[in-house]
Amino acid sequence: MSHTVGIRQAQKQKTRQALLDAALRLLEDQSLSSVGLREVTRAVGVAPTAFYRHFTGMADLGVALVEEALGSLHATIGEALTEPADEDRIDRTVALVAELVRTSPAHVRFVAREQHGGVAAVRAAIGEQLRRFADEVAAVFAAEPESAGWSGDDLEMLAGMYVDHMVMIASAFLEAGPEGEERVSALARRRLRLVSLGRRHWLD
Amino acid sequence: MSHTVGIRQAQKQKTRQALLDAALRLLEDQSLSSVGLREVTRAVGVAPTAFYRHFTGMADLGVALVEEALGSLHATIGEALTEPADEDRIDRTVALVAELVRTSPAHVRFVAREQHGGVAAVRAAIGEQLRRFADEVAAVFAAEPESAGWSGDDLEMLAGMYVDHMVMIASAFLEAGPEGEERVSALARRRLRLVSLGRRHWLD
DNA sequence: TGTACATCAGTGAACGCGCGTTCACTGATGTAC
DNA sequence: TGTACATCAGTGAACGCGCGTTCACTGATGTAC
Repeated sequence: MSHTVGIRQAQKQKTRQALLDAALRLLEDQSLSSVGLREVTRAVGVAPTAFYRHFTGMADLGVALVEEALGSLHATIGEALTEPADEDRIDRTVALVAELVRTSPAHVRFVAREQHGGVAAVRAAIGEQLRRFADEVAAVFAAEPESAGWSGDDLEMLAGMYVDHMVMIASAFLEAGPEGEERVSALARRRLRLVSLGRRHWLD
Repeated sequence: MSHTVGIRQAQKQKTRQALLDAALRLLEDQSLSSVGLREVTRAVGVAPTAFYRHFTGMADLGVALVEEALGSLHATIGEALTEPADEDRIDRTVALVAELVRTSPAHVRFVAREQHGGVAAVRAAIGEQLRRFADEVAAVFAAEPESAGWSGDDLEMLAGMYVDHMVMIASAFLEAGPEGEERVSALARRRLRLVSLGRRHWLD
């Protein structure tokens, strides 16, 4: 048999993922600080002590969930913003958020809930990811002709507004549920259009 | 002696307020779902069972805290928006939020944290208060000449943006601490200016 | 290929602890006469 | 004003329970020769 890079390692990875998945499910209607380590291991079907082979505690698992929820999103966002800044881009952006919420509601809920939640390490991890998003959005905006004459500070401000709105919109999609999706989409598009208008006249 | 409206009732009210105050302090670095009833009574110095004379449980206390944090704010907001919609009003609005955070940081933190927190009843209570704020802001906007030709939906959208931004700004003040106050104020003013610009050109 | 030893993911018993809730109670306050 | 009874905010003991963490362990996987 060839060097399979470790049956042991593969099994460990599988258990770790099972813990993350179980925790995420429990987090749908509780906050991180009230989900217990034993609750998670029970849901997976391993002994409580097995938890410590993977995480130092629930806060540590929470930070791993932040990476899982937001880590892979940088590429997606970059793509969405390559289009020129017009009505189509607004529609595509809102549609992208809607799809993200449809695909990974639990991840989105987790981020929305813990962004201001009771676990400092997780708050910090989310804050850092959102700051990275804002930087990336600012970089895209900076390259656009509409941004001629804009200061770096103003671009950051605009990018920050976009990111904050994305989070709020995602959270609104969650609250509204499937039947409210079109209503939230329409509202979100109008909000982005208003910001877009403000951008166009910023230097007037 | 005259009819003092009840020594008993006054004492009960005092204990109830002590429970609310103690809970609010504990909530500065925990979320509601992880603060225990015994923790609160211990902080106040009463027996755990006394808690039930005032609240059915921590969720109930949480709802009372929402009322305490946001209930008295409707008047304040109404006043702030009576000025004409210009640069001064933006400055005054931001200053008002800054002052609120300076005066009642714990209340603000509680609302920011539990707005998407793990306790459904509290989330609902906060959502309802914020919706009321949005309605009030929309009513003020509707009366302004700048809103001529605006649909009710668009006014709601604009009012919603204002309210959501106020919450975000309040949360940013909290994160930034006293030394970051001026930086957050400046950012908040620019954000509101951008929205204001968008409003002015909405019907172009 | 076979053997002997090392590693380490997951086990299971045990611990002390604080939790929410119940219950019958106490004694100060309130009320009726 | 005084007395007798009712109310009810707060008490304190007791309960069963699940928690996080420790520890020595087991046995499959990995490695050296």
